[in-house]
Amino acid sequence: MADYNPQEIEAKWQKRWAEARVFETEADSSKPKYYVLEMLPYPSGTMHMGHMRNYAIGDVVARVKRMRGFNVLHPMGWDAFGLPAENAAIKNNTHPRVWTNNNIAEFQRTLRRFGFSYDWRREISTCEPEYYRWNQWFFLRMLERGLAYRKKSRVNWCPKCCTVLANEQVVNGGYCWRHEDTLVESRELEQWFLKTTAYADQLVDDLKELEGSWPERVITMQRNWIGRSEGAKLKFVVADVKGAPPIEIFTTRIDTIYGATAIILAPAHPLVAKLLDDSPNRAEAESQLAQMKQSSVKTADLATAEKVGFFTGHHATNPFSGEKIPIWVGNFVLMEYGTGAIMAVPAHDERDFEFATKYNLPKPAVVTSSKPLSAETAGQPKDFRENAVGSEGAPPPVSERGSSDSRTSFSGAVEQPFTEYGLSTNSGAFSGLPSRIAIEKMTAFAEKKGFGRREIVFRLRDWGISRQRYWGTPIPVVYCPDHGLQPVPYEDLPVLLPPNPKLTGEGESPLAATPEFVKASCPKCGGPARRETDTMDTFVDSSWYFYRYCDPHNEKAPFDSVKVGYWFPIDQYIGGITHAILHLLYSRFWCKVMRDLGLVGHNEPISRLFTQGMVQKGGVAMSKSRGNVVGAIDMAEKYGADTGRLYTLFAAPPEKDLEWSEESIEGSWRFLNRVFRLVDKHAAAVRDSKDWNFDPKGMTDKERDLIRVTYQTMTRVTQDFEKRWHFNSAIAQIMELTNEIYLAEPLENGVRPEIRKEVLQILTLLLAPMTPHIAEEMWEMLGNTDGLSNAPWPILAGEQLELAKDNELEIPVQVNGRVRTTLKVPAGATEADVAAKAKADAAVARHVEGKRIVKQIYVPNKLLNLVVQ
RNA sequence: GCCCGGGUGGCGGAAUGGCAGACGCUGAGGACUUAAAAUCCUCCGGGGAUUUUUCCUCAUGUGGGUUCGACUCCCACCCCGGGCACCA
Repeated sequence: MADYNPQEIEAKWQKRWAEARVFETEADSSKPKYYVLEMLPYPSGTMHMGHMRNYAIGDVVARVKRMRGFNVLHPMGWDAFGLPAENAAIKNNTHPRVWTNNNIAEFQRTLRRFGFSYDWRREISTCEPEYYRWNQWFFLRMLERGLAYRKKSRVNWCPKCCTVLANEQVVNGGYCWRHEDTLVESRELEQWFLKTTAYADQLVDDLKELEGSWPERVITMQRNWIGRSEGAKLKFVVADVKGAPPIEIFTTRIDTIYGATAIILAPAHPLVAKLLDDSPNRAEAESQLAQMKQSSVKTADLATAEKVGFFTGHHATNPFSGEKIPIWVGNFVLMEYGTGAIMAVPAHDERDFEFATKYNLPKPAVVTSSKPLSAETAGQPKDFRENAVGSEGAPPPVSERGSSDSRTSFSGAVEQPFTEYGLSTNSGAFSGLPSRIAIEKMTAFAEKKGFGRREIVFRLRDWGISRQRYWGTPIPVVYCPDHGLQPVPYEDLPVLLPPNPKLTGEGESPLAATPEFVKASCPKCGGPARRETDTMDTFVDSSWYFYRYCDPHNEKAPFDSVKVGYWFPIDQYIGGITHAILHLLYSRFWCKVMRDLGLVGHNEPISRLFTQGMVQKGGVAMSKSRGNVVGAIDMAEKYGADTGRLYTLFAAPPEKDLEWSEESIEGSWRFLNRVFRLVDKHAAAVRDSKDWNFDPKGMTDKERDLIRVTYQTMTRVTQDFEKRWHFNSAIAQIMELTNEIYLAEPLENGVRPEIRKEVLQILTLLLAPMTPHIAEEMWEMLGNTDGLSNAPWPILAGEQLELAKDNELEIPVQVNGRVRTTLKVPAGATEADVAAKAKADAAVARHVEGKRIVKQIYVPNKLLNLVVQ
């Protein structure tokens, strides 16, 4: 009799796995491949159970697939560049590399302690020159293709990070993603960008390939983020300023143009200054503008902020109606989106409505609901067509608005903006057309007349990758006084980080303050040149790391395309919802760039994505800053890795948040002890037994019952693993099987050793993906000498299929949908058999008595329902 | 405001049209023990009737609907969580 000793067992098997190299893998075209990956961790301090859950889920998948005969790639590495390392280094007066490597060592020790089945030979660390040189290599390739460029622009600056942030890193309407209490400032800086917008269309369109295998909300979030909107750009001529260029506006609702009562410019619009030069109330307007520009820095409550604006004193001409409408400046118009100018249609846009109400602009209605006979439209004629003209029609006359148009109920003002599609009205020759058709015809008209064109506008902007910090990939370019910007030649890569930077966390970038780094020579003339001192956003590192796993030690290229061709795309990616936009969008972009460089042959890098829930304690996510973490190593020391793994899988389905409970984990610990005792008790008797031959002859009832429940459990557990990822209910089934075996004790009475062996082996195999150490140990105790990790997953075949079937069924009998009794009937009983037996049953008879059976519903082997009146 | 999730015992959760509450935690009782721990067994949604057995009834956020039958499908609403939010 041995006690379950997880510390001993777990160390023993981890050593054996490493010695036998069971998780090391190579491309092998004779086997189906399976690439399962958990998102690469940022190694920060100690690992807690929130991290652990992610890896536990991935490891179950990897182990199940391995047992099912797949060639499994399951690697791990480190997202090792980043600000926390630099900040910690400043604080402790050490080097970021020291802090980072200590953390990596700690994380690695923890992951090894949990026995995850990684191929550790493939481990990568993004802060190593062997890795980041390929960031630089990709950058140069993008530079050649015009996908990397430099421009001066307004950027998001986090005063705490002392660096710029990408748009994606600005959260909660204007705060830093790393410092949620810090407002992001707006600064004008010269920055490096990657042209994500060049792939905007593909990034939206290819989301279709992911439908059904990525979580719907991730797809929606990406689609919203890219924000493609189809509309038209139109030119409005400034009527009363000589030499002023026309104002270009973007609209998705060209059909509402007859209702435009103002042009509104963004405060930062280049034309504003010119218009004000010539403005009667120039001084006042300029002070308002200054105020507006200042307050627009605070983007925090932008959506709720009041709309303010002022009249420039000038007018523009509506190209459709010929009407002169005032040009305003408004704080709610964004320079970054569209053209930085809009036409305001108060009757059909909520924002314009609000603005017009405040400043008393007219709100003529030009679209009416097409829904028949609503209260508003009841009085309207049904056929608007008589007023409509084809696209060949002449430019429409200026519409006569107001009470003169007795054919509609609109009298020039609306109570509420009507923003839906409907029928055009008061729109000259386009009146009466459904909105969709009006949009088409009016766009065509504008194109024909040359004052507008069809246009697609994206919310997505280019990815700003410049960071003014040390601990990242240097951008490989130099600036020569004579030859300007020069890429570092490929053969000179990597551009190494200087080993001993001065890190202060203040002022300019640390690299700029390191003269030996800045000093360079021009690749063209050899003369003195200045090296670029920005480093890359760390999301560059994580955009392609999963390719490097396929070929981690390649010194000639980021990877061998043949190897990537074998492993890609990733079959299953697992990580938190927090990366729904940033990491996953950049990765998709990177993949498309690599495809166009001829490096990979697929459109999308990740076939299936799973976003697991968080581990919480006290109702909030575990995090160091909240101080509510349960350390993974502590867990392993107290209960062992298997108990920790089992509990995180059992306590909640993987997609849901999990509330950590110290009490509940005891249950998982008890269960493993219970299973271990069972195997231990029978090991001696079973170890040398021959395998069972599945011969049903001569089986005792006890044997049959035990085998039946075992096989049924096996089938259900397999389904939970493969089809539904319901690990919690898989574990529940295994617990139930264990309980059944206990109730059949003592097994020595009436259960032959070979049948006991069959039952206990299946129990062990079912547990193996989740609690691999104890399973290996029990597998060995049961007399197996080959390891469990590549043992075939148990599947019912031949005689076993018969043995799994119930020979007696319990059929609930309902009367009018309420269960009145359950009947035991032999398997294969017909409807007539069941009905006859039911009607003879006293409990049923009580409810049927005196009534007429009007209907009888029988679901074979499931249920009988008698409908009575 | 818009778009996703979700709402089931004291708790985590199970059941995706067919016996609601599997499995686990907590709690109660029993067995073993000198005793304790560990272990093993039994019970554990509410109300009522009957009294060691069993039966009835209510109950899956609320109100309707579809169906022989609804936690599950449809409609409306309430609450909780998350995402997006002047994107023209």
